[in-house]
Amino acid sequence: MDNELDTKLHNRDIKPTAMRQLVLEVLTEQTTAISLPELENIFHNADKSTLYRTLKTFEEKKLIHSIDDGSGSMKYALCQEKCDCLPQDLHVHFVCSICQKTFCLNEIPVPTINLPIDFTLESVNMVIKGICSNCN
Amino acid sequence: MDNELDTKLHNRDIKPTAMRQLVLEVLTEQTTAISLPELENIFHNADKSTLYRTLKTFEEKKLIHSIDDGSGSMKYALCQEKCDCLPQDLHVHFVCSICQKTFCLNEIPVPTINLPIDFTLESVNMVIKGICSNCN
DNA sequence: TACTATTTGCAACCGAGTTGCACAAACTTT
DNA sequence: AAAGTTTGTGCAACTCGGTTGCAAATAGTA
Ligand SMILES: [Mn+2]
Ligand SMILES: [Mn+2]
Ligand SMILES: [Zn+2]
Ligand SMILES: [Zn+2]
Repeated sequence: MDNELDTKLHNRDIKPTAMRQLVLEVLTEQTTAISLPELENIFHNADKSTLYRTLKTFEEKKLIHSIDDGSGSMKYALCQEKCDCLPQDLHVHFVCSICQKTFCLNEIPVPTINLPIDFTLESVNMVIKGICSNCN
Repeated sequence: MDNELDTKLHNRDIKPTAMRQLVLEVLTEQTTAISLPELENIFHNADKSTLYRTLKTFEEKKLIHSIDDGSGSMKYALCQEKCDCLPQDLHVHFVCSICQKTFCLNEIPVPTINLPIDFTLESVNMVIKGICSNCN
């Protein structure tokens, strides 16, 4: 339907089913990351496992990335166009202890760390907890 | 019993019950962080909720800190003597994608981040995933 | 059209974490 | 010491996010 979304799906090698278009649309509208339970609330008629597998597919194809923000439910947000989720693509996340929203700080790359000898890096999850600009 | 452990408990204002002494002993022996399910395996005769509440107490009193390493179960490790779990006390953690062990990199403080305007910081969880020295 | 691969819906399940409640143990007050 | 109070423990039940097997539906292909 919407060519914007279909192009995004196509670019990431994901077949554009109705469900996927709808989920991608919702993900696109968000300014903060969203969880599977939240998605279930939005699509109260859609099936949990379908939504679950949609997110898994999106993540595998690097259309979205997941953030373990310590809230108990994984959060998901769109990747940048050229993102491959490699260490150099990663950014810092922020979770507000008041409104509970999880922000992608896309402009803040995760800092480089000098690991101890013989430790090799694959990825980094850096989540800052605090109070966001809306709640401050 | 063991005065080392009792002193540690006393310093953190925790009454030294038998259960707590045993759990602290196990925590002290570990070189990597440990989860509640793992603790249940070690104390196969102890009750889950008692262990759970023991960890909660330890964490409240800042005898231990918790690490959400993305494995699905929270990991726990002893705090340094003078640790108050304030931002300046925090260190980086490392989880091995082969042996699944979670390491405290006590010598690596979490990097300082310049947050966007009106965002204020409370704490940071920085977990690096990769391969540890034992598995490399 | 007939066949095959992919996606979806449903139900059941898993495991980590959490809670209410009764009993036990420790600590206080008389 | 006895009685009363606070704290800790054990058990059972439960919540909830996540996950899976399987059959029906849909899409893609020959
Ligand atoms: Mn992000
Ligand atoms: Mn640590
Ligand atoms: Zn907020
Ligand atoms: Zn390892």
